[in-house]
Amino acid sequence: MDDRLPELGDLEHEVMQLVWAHGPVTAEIVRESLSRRLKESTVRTVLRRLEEKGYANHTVDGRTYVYHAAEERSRVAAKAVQRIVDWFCNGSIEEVLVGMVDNKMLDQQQLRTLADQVAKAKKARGVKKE
Amino acid sequence: MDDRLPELGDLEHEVMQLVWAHGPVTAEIVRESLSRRLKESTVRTVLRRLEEKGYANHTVDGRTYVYHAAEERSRVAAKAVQRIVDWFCNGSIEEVLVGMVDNKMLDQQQLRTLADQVAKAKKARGVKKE
DNA sequence: TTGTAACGCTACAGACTGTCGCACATAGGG
DNA sequence: CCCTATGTGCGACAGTCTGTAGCGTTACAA
Repeated sequence: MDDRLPELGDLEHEVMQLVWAHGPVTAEIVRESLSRRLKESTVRTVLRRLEEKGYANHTVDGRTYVYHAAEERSRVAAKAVQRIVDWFCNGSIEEVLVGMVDNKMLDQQQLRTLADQVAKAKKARGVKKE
Repeated sequence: MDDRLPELGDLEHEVMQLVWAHGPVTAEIVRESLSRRLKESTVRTVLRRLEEKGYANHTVDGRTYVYHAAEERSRVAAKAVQRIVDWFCNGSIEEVLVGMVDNKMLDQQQLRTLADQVAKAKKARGVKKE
């Protein structure tokens, strides 16, 4: 549940972004969508490593592998943030957020709006989700 | 101002935690405070790399180097979070925070309390800081 | 001047990442 | 039933980062 996802390299990250944005993909689709021109085997290696690292799964369609994101992007991001928090601030999310406000990455209004938004979303999806 | 601090390895991180918690330190102090028993040269190498990476500075006292944190811990944490945000969510902090709420790392009340707290702190230190 | 305590420099092995070449399997066409 | 094309995994190799340390250098004290 709280498995530590290993970090991603630049290319790995780029590929995951594709998977998240585009939905289930094949090695060929990834290859075509990437900025750089890479060999098929390169793409496949990355996809395989992504799966080993727990970021993706694959299903088989005929003889083609279709890769799916194993976890939602926001969930992965949240875990990454959690790691930062644990690492730097003994788990105090507040300290980090205060730091973000100090750094003007986030202002109080944003925070408040966010809180409302979250509360609303929670109520909307309600108990069904949990 | 928004320089990208390179990532830290485990030992490097441990040393930085020490610097942040303990205040200015010498290689010897770090060595004594660490869990593992390392050679002086190892500690010095780490300290030097920390400085190269922009996490620390040093001043000279007699012939001894005294290392200081170059940036506050919360600031570094905030930058790290910012990086995560940029990487995963196109800069949408909201998306990440919502993810954290979904993951129960943070609840609405915490968010709201935080917003108040931040507003108060801001007012307290007021315009003086900025 | 010689020993001691700091320091930086260089090195080296192990892990991780980007990038492939290649051998293997299998679905269809002849 | 065999051959080719396509899709797959595996192994490899170089470059980089990190932990760990040996060694040569320099400055101050006796």
